Amino acid sequence: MHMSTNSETKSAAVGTDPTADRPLRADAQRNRERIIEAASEAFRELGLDASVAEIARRADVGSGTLFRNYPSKEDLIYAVIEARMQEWTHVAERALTEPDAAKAFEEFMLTAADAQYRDRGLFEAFKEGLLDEPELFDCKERAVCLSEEVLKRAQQAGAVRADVSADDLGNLTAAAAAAAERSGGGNSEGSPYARYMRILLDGLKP
Amino acid sequence: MHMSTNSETKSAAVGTDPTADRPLRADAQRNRERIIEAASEAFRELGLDASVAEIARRADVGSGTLFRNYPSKEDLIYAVIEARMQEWTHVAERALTEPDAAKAFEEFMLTAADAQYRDRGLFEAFKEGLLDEPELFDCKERAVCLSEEVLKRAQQAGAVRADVSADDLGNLTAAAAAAAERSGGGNSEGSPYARYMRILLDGLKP
Amino acid sequence: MHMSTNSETKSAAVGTDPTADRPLRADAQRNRERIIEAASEAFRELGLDASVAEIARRADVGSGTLFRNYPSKEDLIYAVIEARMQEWTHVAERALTEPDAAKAFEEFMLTAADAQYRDRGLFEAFKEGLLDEPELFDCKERAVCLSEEVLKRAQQAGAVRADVSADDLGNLTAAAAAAAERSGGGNSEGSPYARYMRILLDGLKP
Amino acid sequence: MHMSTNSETKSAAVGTDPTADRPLRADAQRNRERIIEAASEAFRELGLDASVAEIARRADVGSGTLFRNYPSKEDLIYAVIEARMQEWTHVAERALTEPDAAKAFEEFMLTAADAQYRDRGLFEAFKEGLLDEPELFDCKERAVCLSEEVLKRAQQAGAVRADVSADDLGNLTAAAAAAAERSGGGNSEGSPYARYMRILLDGLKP
DNA sequence: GATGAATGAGCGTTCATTCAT
DNA sequence: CATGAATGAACGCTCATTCAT
Repeated sequence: MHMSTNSETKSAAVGTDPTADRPLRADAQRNRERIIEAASEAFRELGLDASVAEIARRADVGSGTLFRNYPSKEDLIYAVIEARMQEWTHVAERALTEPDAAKAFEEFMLTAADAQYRDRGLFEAFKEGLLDEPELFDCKERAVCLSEEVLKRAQQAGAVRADVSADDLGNLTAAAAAAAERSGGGNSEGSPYARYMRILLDGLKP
Repeated sequence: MHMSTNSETKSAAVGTDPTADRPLRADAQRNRERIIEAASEAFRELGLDASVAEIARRADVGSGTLFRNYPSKEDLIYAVIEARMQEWTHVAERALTEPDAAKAFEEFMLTAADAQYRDRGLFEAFKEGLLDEPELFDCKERAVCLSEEVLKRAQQAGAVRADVSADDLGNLTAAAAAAAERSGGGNSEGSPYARYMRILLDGLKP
Repeated sequence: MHMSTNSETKSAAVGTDPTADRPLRADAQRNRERIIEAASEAFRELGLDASVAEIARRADVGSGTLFRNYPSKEDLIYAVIEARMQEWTHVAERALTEPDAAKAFEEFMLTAADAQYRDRGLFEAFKEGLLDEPELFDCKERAVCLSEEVLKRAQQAGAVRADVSADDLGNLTAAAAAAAERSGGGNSEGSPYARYMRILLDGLKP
Repeated sequence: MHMSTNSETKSAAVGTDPTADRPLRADAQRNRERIIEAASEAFRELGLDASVAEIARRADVGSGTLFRNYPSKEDLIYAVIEARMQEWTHVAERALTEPDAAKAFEEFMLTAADAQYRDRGLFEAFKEGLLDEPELFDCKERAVCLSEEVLKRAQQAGAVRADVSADDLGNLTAAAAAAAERSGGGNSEGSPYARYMRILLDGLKP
């Protein structure tokens, strides 16, 4: 993301063709993204046991390249989680612009769960306690803080029971997403996933 | 499957053994139980990645013995799940003797979730889709049938929303149990686990 | 050594054929020896960089077997050094039975250097400071203590200069052995090795 | 070999360069020196296992540049040895200007050993038999020839035993240096290094 | 020419599975 | 029948070497 912005800036400044097929540029950054994408996908399909070689294959890079970017498998996992956490943060930020506290909360939950529904890696990470690692403290802190605001607004508006915390929200959405995962029915209206989220949201009302 | 074969063997063997070494059979049976117990415990503590050697050590048998009884790690996992499924079946049977349909449902859910809360191996198995393997079809069928009865009674009594199936119950309890697992606070009154089950049960009301 | 003594004892006691080709017995112990032998040889030829796989190949065992016996390469190296140290200890013990202090010293030095001449692994270990690892403290201690006695006797007899310590003896014999190694001329009379030892022993005189 | 090509280039280039980019040549030359220096240092500290990347970092050049100059790690090692050999050659040349043959020999030995004491890479190279590679034949030849002269003068003066060759001198000084290395006590008066050299020089007397 | 990202073979280590005892 | 030593494929990781920029 950083880098693609960079290259656009660069080529725009020079005035040459920004869309041509010059095969590589600062492809290193592109690789980082490809790797995270591939890892995300592999973790979703195979769990955190997905081998580094498999991830490298999916990202279409050598294992050495993967290592250069993420010196250990743990680092790669952290990077994936961090990416998901930032997604979560953005979702919470958007929710805070919605005036109706109850609606904001519901949309926040649905969107956040959606992200997890699409990436079971994160859920396993929850389970393994990986989110409590110091490496992830910062990005988690931000996500939790914003979630807390969304939650508190909804609680003060009487739309959500008082005995849940922002931490719970992560656990619960992750769980609902994981519960639905096996059914594989997408997240359309009548799908297990939609039903489970309905149950969860109803259960969260006072 | 293995298990049922075993019981047949047992009943057939009553008083008919032509060879002198029947005590070994008792030993073998005891070994099978010890292995399942040890595997259950190891999976709970270490996840499905727990090594076969570790399980053999906990069961105090050689790895060869373990292998003789369960020709592959997968077979062992299936056997553990089967044991849990039977527990589930018993819980459902007991619930069917409770006259109050709503109360029966709630107790069924709490007890079933409790079993899963205490055995994360089963939940991982859920996630891996292991329950859909043909080897487990029979034992799952029985558990699901009985759960269905408990559920339908509660739905007819107007205590549970109509758009959930017996399959969902397994997913949801597993998810709630897993969500609570990390918090580690036991299953006492104010624990995350108790809270999550409350949310789930409330969410399941019509 | 232990084990081969054991099996002899055993088969002798039973009275059956001790030389027959019953293919395996308590072969595990035999493997340990084969591994040490192979490692010793590989380290001599290729240095401590000799790969574990190469050692396993030479010992004609799988890498897993090697690992079972020596859980890490370091452990294997330690085991090799320990074996050499014990050799050293025996040499010193024998030297202490020789009444002529000067002759005892010279024979001790020649025999000890010989052992190192045949195993450059030990010398590299010296260089890497491996002998100072706590795992090897005990076996080194014994060897050094006995060497010290041999040395002191010779010094009191006026056969060796006063400004050398037992530690020095290890360094110097190792160095002489290593110096001669490349020439590959064996340790016969006029070989570089014999010459270097002569120079060393002459240099050690007061 | 590389080196000699270099000096030819240098002298030929004086005042004759037809292209404008001569400064690059100076850079390239500077790079070569920096690389050798860095490699020398890295080998001394980390042994021959020092990674090429580490050497490139110390030399402050890209690994590609390093590779361009020394197409393989082996080439780099050869170049370092060659540099040391030239040092040796200079030491021998200086020794030949000293009228007292015995004193010349002793100083030659002490200075040569000093160079090796400060560069364990060279000693490892000795051990690996690298000096016998054909690539190094020329530079070794020169060093050995000059050493031989120093040695012969001393032998004819009756200061050194007759049964040592110039080859032996390299082996022996390398060994003494290596033997002292672990003790780390510098090369001051009473250090192990000084002691070992004393022993060696005494041992070399007839 | 210089750079450093990419490569992939090879390392030490692990573990499900097999089999001699 | 129980045992645990042996196996070897696969893992995460490293590094000499190559090559697009």
